[in-house]
Amino acid sequence: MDTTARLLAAAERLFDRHGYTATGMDRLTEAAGMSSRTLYKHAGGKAQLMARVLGERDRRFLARLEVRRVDALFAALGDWLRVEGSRGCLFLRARAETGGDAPEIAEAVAAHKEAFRRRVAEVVAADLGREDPELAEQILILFEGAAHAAVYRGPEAAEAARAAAATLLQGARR
Amino acid sequence: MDTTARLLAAAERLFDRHGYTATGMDRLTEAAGMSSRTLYKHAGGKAQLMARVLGERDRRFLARLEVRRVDALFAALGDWLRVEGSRGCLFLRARAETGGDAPEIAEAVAAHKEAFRRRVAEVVAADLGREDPELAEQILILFEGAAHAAVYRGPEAAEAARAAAATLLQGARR
DNA sequence: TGAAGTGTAAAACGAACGTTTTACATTCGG
DNA sequence: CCGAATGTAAAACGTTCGTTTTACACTTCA
Repeated sequence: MDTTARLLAAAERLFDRHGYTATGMDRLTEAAGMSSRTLYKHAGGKAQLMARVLGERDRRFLARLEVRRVDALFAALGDWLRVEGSRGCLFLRARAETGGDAPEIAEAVAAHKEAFRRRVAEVVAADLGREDPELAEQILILFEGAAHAAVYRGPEAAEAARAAAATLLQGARR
Repeated sequence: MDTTARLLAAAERLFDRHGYTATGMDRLTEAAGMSSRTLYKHAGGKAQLMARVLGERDRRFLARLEVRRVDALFAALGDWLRVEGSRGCLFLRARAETGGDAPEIAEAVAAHKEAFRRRVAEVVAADLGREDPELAEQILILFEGAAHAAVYRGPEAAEAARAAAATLLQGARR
């Protein structure tokens, strides 16, 4: 595992579990097992590091959503929640913690959410056999809701959302 | 407007707009127009202050959800989002930022989410004419999803969720 | 009249913040 | 074999953190 990968993995873990602002650079260097000099050479700074973490997470998350059915979308969410834990969307949290300052973070969040929206619309279109922007928006809301309700209702929220999505899809089918 | 109300209003505004950790006590004293001595006498400390902010917000938010129909639930959410802005649920954000430390905050969040869940279940039961825990869970997820999707999709997310909820309710009705 | 209560302004506490720097190893291709 | 490149360890930069303290002014009411 090379330096950059070690750094990004440690940073994602700490930012996700303890928050962006609350995580100091010294904890980061310790967790990543490197000096602060190396860290700054690789990452540039704290906000840039967070932006790269979000970029990696975007790749990893969207890779799981390469499916053809709405059902599979929520199955993938359930898997993710069970593997990664439920602390709410890291992108929205990063945006909220930095309040719109830190442009690199705001951009990473916007890019991810747009890619996510597009993916959901694609899956809905594939499953339904035609485009349906209204339904896609509803499915997106169910997905986002399950991800956040899971924080206090557990990962089973993904299954409840899957059932709701099936009902909506059924209603749209004729 | 007395000292405590001024303090709580300023604290809610700053915590919501810039985050809990990123908001320093000096900004708080300045925004509330009081000395730090007075602030600490009234609030006890930063975490206690956040807990009291959340308590007030819980009251204010749930008061808006005193309705009899699921439709009205999402109308109320739309109003809230348009008035207060969309930065994601302050309770979940506070929980995530403190990562489970700060017991007073964790308790305030848990209490709010349980009260919220109960309220949704009540409204669903009143609208449907009978209890339906599965449907209530789906409506809760739609609500939570609209609140968070609104951050990047705008307050219209509440209307999309309302339409989805109507479909689910219709499906449960016979 | 005087003590208690409530407020302000400002300095100070040690600790932690993000970042840079200094000084010194180690690897490795030309 | 020499000079980049890449790493470490550790101190230091000035700033800000949450909190406490000191010293003083004003009201309220027994």
